[in-house]
Amino acid sequence: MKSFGELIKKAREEQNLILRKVAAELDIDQAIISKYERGERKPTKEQVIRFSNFYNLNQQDLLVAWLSDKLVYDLENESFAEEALKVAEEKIKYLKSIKNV
Amino acid sequence: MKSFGELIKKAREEQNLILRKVAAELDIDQAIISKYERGERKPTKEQVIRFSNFYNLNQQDLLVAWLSDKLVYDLENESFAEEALKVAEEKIKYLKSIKNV
DNA sequence: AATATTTTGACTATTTTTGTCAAAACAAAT
DNA sequence: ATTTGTTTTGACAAAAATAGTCAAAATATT
Repeated sequence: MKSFGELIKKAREEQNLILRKVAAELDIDQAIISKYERGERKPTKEQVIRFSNFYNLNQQDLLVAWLSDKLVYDLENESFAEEALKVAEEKIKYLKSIKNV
Repeated sequence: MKSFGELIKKAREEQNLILRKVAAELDIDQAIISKYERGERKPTKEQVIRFSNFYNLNQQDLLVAWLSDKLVYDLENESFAEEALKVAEEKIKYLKSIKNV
């Protein structure tokens, strides 16, 4: 249950790569990648996919980490965050069900 | 498990109010309120609170409806939406637990 | 048909997010 | 302890997303 940033930082360190290199390869400013790793900024979906390819990480796992980070961010410190998540889950299920009719 | 829009539309109709009136009272353009009711646009948190006060709706219920709508919107049609929701829930729980140390 | 209400859509304004860059901070090595 | 390499910070600009305004079109009511 790691954040997107932790996952890409770990991958980079395991592969002994420096930010400058990764930045050049992915054509993303190294300052921004540093911010992604520390969760200070959130990448686009397209960038997440590029990271998963570059580091050879499972794409869906990385997307789930990224998307759940985004949800958590949306929920901020709302006291009713968990209730909103549950309701969202029901709504999603409902939308799916009417989609497959 | 209604959407924010459905809730405020229902409240307005039950109280026999027309958009123009509500718009004047809340100082929000009636076109926008119409869009809120149909889910075409999403209000700010502050506006949600104003609606709950104006229509005498339970504030937290309305906020949960609004926030869960926002989550659903973020998840769009992702096939892994439900997994992301579950992971987000775990992350929220974790964040809460370290907060209360 | 006339009047009242809601919805649509084009346009502008505002806010939020994203990218760029240089320098500061930090770490490692000589 | 200075030089060299790497990461982080922060100010700024660019771009994108969101929000508000307004008038007219569409719809509903009388």
